[in-house]
Amino acid sequence: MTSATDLVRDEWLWGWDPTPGIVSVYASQDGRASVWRRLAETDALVREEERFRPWLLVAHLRDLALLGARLAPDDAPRHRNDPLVRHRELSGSGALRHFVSARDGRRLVAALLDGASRRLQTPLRHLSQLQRLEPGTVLALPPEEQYLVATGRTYFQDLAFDQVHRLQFDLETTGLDARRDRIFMVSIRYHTGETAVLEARDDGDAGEADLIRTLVARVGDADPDVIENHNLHGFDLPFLDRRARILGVPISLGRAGGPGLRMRAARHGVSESDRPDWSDPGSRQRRVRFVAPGRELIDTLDAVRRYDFSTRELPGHGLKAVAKHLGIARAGRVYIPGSEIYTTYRAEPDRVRRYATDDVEEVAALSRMLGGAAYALARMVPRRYERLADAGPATGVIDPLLVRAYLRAGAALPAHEQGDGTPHSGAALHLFASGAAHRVVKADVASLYPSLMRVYRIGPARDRLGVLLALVDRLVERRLLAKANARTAAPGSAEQHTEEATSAALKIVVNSAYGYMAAGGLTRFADVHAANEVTRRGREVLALMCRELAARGVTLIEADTDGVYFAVPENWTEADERRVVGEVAMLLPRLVQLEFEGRYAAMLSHEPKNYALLGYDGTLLLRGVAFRSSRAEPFGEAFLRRAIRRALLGDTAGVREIYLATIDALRNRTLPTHDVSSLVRLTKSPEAYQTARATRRELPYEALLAAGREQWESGDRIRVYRKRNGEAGLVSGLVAPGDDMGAAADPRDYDAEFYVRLLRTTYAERLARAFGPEDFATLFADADQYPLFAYPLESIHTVLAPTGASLTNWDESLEPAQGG
DNA sequence: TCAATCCGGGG
DNA sequence: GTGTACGGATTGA
Repeated sequence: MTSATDLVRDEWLWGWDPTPGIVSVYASQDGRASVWRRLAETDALVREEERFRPWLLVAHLRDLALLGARLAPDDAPRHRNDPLVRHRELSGSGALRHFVSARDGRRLVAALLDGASRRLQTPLRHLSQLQRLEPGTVLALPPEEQYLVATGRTYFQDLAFDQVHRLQFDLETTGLDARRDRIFMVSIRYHTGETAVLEARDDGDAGEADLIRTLVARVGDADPDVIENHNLHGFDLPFLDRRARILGVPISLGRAGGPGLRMRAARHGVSESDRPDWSDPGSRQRRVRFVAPGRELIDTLDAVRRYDFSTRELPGHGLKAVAKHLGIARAGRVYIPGSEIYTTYRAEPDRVRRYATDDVEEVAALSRMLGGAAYALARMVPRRYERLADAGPATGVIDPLLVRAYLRAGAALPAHEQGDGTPHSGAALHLFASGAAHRVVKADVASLYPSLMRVYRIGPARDRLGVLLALVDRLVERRLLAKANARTAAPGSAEQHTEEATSAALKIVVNSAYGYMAAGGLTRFADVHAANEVTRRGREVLALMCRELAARGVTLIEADTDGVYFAVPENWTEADERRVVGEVAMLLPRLVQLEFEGRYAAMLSHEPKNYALLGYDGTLLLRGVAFRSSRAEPFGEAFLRRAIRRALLGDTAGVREIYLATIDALRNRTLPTHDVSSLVRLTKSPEAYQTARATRRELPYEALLAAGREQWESGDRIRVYRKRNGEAGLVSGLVAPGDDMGAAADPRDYDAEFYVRLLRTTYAERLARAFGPEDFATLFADADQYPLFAYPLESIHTVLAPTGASLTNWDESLEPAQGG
């Protein structure tokens, strides 16, 4: 049965106006809003011009009192002369308790600033000045958000992701510097799936200007709802804007507003142009993103970051790497290193045309796969779709939901408040044992913090309507529904993508509810006490899990926040492992679900958050800074992987064999130079290094100079090594990222003894915890220093040593809860 | 060696 | 008018 309370809570999550198909909103302070809707049945686009009453929340009315009779209560009888400003007092104790509105928001703000200027006896021309002088006394949203909050509308209702018209375009340029380099090609992909390649007819101003004009015309003709690209806001739009300004080409990518690209302040934006900000001289460069009224500008890089935030599986965030990883790269996809694109174009234009087309097609596929998260959020949150695409979950998603809910309830909102100085306490991290463990199990609690908030009803003290907890409850339920829907939807269908994306988006929001409370004075309802109560309960639960697992005969290894690694006795089966996890799960509070996350043949526990896991299928997983570094010499990394595997398999003789073989390979120079080299990124230009060289010499640059290479760019990556004579060596010149050159002319003149020492001191050292000190010394003794009295290697076994961390000296205790 | 700081991406 | 990541690599003391 659906109660009235349930309906209210649904409004908190979804808004209350069912208007379908909104694909873009553009509003201005004068109270006019343009709403573009895509009709699902006919695919037609309609534009509706609306009027709304711009509004503000203020802490007091004294600055508006000067208006006299032109300030009137909302419920005052209407006369022919509408008062300039209407006001309504909101209920409750929040500081922002006066809702004020006017036909024209500019006059509302002007009246407020006029009053404040007189009261403070200082001229104020902008709301931000008042907000700086008196923080927390005014809440002013961008016009579109005022409109969406007031109407209860949201984007994309009853419209599937694939019904939105999306266009992708990608610039190919002669370089990365828009002051100097040019656009020579643009690839476009239309909503229909058709693609086009536009090219400059010559390499002068006229050709480039024409190319820009053609791009703008094509966008206007196709009239998409959404424009997409990878790093659109970080590269393509700023580059396009700059080139158009330099060439004097007026451009507009929107459906409304005048010529030129508009900007908005944005944290993840690019620094505004290099000219000084004359409107506010003392300020540092603000960061901006471009806006095209009537269209949503979506950067797939944002979607990738959001996705990787929860999965943490992407090798990088570049388009090519992500497309490959997600399996959407075309077979035979053309790859050209960025710095070679223009030169390749001069020699093989067709290859670059194909490359640019591959780019837009990958962006379209990527957006379809990952873009649904922001799309799903836009159906709930009263903000523009493009704002939700790059919004942080706390202030970007949760806060607007809270603001809308409070206003809907007619309740006053609290202002941001600094904490009372109570420090924030974090999660528990314990290393119980280090060394080599066998039969290892990982158990963890899914979404621990939101679950604790729900179980113990921990919400911000100032959230007297209980909106945050209600939202978390609703979002968790909605997420479970989305997951179920995704399972039953046709594989690959738009519905499945959308449901999966919804689930992913909701997970992010749910998990950030805790972060919202813990965010100091940065969020409106921040509550460090509530946040600390969540982490305290979390530490309790972790302690309980550890104690109860240990009581069932396992050996604890490491516990971190919401999960624990432990080893089980030799005779246990997987069923036994699952049984103890299940038993302990029953002891935890309702909604706190302990899950069997994985099982491993063995684990090398090195330091907290630094370990190696050997799967039953033979895969070796290395975690933590001690085990992975991009600068690590390939021979050392290879040694480490092989030696850890042998050690975890109990093959001690094999460990020594690998060690000795590696030393031999170094001394006999059977290892290519590449394997002893280190990959470094250059940060100094040739000029900068020449000036710094007098005071301090650096190996990478010396390697370049010694190799006769005088030209390089900051950001280039090279492989360097140490030569026999102590000089710096360079491996096969400049290396593009992710690209290891083959062994062309390999002199193999590296300092073998230096690398033998490195093997012992930095690489073998990572295995020290797995053996007793004497055994370790024996195992990694040099061949000629091998002790005569040495015992057989077969008698050396790996060890797992307790670190001394124990459950009894934990300051928290929790009795097992009843039921599960 | 450790702790602040920067970076991620685009041609 | 923004938005509080995070883990690795680099830089500075």
